[in-house]
Amino acid sequence: MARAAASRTRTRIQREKTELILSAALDVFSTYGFRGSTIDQIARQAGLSKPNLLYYFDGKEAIHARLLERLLDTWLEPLKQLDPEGEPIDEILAYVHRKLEMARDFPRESRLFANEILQGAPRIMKQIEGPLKDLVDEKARVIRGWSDAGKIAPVDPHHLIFSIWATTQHYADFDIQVSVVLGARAATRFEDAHRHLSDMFTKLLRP
Amino acid sequence: MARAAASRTRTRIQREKTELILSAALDVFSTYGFRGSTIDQIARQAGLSKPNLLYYFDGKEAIHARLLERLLDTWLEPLKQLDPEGEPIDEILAYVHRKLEMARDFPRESRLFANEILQGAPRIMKQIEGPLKDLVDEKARVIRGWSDAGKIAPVDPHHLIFSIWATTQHYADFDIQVSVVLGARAATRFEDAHRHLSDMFTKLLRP
Amino acid sequence: MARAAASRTRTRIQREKTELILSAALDVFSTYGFRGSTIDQIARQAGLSKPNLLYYFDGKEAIHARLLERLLDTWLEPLKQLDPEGEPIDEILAYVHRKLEMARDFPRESRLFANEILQGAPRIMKQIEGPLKDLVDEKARVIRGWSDAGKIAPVDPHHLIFSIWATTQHYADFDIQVSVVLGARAATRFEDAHRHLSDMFTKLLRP
Amino acid sequence: MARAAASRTRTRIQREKTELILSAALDVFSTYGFRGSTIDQIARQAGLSKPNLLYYFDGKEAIHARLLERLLDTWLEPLKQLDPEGEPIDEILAYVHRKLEMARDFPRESRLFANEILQGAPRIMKQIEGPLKDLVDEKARVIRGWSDAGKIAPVDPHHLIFSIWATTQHYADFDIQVSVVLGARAATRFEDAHRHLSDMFTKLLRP
DNA sequence: AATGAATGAGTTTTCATTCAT
DNA sequence: AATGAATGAAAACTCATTCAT
Repeated sequence: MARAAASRTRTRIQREKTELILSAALDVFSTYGFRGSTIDQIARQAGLSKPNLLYYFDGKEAIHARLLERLLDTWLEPLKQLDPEGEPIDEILAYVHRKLEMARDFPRESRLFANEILQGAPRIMKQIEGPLKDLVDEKARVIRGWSDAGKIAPVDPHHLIFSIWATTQHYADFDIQVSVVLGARAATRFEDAHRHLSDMFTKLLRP
Repeated sequence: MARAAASRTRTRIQREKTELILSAALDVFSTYGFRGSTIDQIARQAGLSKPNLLYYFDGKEAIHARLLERLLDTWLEPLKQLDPEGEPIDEILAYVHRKLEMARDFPRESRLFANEILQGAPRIMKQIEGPLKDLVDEKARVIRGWSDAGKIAPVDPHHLIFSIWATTQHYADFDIQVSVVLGARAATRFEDAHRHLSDMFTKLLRP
Repeated sequence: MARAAASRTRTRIQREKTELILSAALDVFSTYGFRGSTIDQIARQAGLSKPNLLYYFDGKEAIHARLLERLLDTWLEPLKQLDPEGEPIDEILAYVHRKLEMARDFPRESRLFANEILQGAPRIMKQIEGPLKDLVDEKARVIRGWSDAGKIAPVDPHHLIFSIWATTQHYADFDIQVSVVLGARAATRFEDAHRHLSDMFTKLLRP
Repeated sequence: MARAAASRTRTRIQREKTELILSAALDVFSTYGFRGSTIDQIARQAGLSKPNLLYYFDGKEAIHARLLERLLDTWLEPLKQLDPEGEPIDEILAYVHRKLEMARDFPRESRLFANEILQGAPRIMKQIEGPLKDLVDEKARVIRGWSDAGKIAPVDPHHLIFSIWATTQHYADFDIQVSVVLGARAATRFEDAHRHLSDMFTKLLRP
């Protein structure tokens, strides 16, 4: 099964079409979930015929797998940047800021991830147990260090991280509800959210 | 086609079967989403034949609709209880507590709701725009009142509510991820979460 | 996946439809081979809709597997009847006779088997290595015993069996060619074949 | 569309590629049958791209047709050599020998032919009805002549020929079964078969 | 000559729903 | 009420063939 996508040398067209498909697939999967999405939808969204799409990918699973694979790097990047040598509260607030920016700029990725976790992470469990847990544990130790040193208030590092994830991702994952509830004020929701979350995590962490 | 569900008089058996089906459907829909679930799965889970199940409900959509319909009441109940006459910080912490209990005791309902919102709320939009928004706006005014009166620190009431929703529901919706990340500590996750969230919202709101 | 075919209690309709499908499948598979046959063809031949056919069987593979499973018993029966206590030459000639009758009465089964073996026996190898080989070895020992005792002429028992298989099955598997070549004489081909083969194996075995 | 195959002048490269493709196609068709084989398989086996393969042949049917066309000459050659002027029993035994050598040296061709006949000879019927039948009838008359002249025992010439075909081709067409059944003795199967068949046809024909 | 890209027509299978009893 | 049987519509995927270069 030598698919174009698997060959060593990639032509310009292959790279472009691959990206086109992945973007269309991200649209569709993030909205309807894996089983709720059809190859037809993705092909239509990408402006390709179904067989042509399958010329570039081995199947629905393969497209989804590729998206998740790419996702995790992007997803963990903001936490990776948390600098153990930096000023603790600034570092954590900056992390909140980066996560909120991701919710604003990459809502499809956020929803793709949320969909996968909601359904029990059938296709991403290994990465949760491996890279994700490892990174969280590492950064939790950094936060605990700060806390033990009295640089921030005592806090459970893991639950702090969950709160940051939850509050920021909420603006992507539950966007439709947020928009409806905020009504007219929805236009400024990210600035308002940023102010609110900065306030909340500052007060939580101030020693 | 006189469906049992539509007839005025319901026998005990009818009520029991209806509940059985709804519980089975909740299991399945909350795990796989609407389109990812099949009537076969639900029937098997309920221990009924497919045609028998469809004797009680008009179809897949109808079962899902009924679940969502019921859900909203349960879902809004904790917020409804927020008492304008109560002690502000206590009231809000008690609300956080109730929401966290719901995440612990009704995770399927939480995931059903999350699934629906994630997919753009196609089947629940009206209730979001109506009852839910109305209730939130009402309680936001209460909170603003407290804030204006100096009883709690200045805070954006809507974003406060979003934060409460996000942080508490996270323990139901992202349970699989929380469990993996916490590893051995997962057994006490709700107590730890409660302590953490109480601390966080207390500090946020203390005038 | 509780298929009707798998349930304990079989209704009359289930038994009838199952047989109907297997007969249609035998027609089609024996003519076009496994990969050359389509479920559409089988369904049409059986006078059923495709989904209805799949209500009784789990898929194309399952139908084919069931046919092969049944086939082997029928297939080995004539050899099983070879009686070690009988009169040697009579026994072998009677075996030739039974095999030739099978070629005449069950040509579809013969062709199904031939198709499978021709393609390397991918779905029946285990039965070849097990029951078939065991039976052949057992009967080969019987024939060798006769030969050693001088009751029949010296002969390689395995190759004798191959010759019997080949010459008799030929009238089923290569029927189209036999018919064309014999032209007008084709009507009596089984009687003629019987006379010819009886003569041949008698002369071969007479001590 | 001037296909290379159609042009008058063939370069060395063209001839080589054509042979390469036909050999690959023989591998694949003889194993999986016509409908069970794909152009992809053939192209991969030949180490060519699919469109390149189709540059040399007009399509799947065309490749198969060419193989069958060539096959018949090879196939009938051993019988053609049966010399009416030769010593009858020697001639027939030599024919058996040539057929058995073909089964040993050209098993793919044998299986390609068997596949085609099994499926009702849809693509080779004309050659069966024409050249093949003609040759068989001609040689049958020769054999009948020998028989009438008392040079060999009375025998039905057509059924004799079928027996020779069946027993020799069996070692190619049912090779997988023969190998399994013979087990350790499989190494010498062609010598053993030759001894057995020589014995059998000698005894049959000796006046 | 050769190949990357593209596609229409299948082919297997699934699924919500309906029918008949 | 309940179920075995049936089906049309769709979904995933395959494949021979063609297009463009």
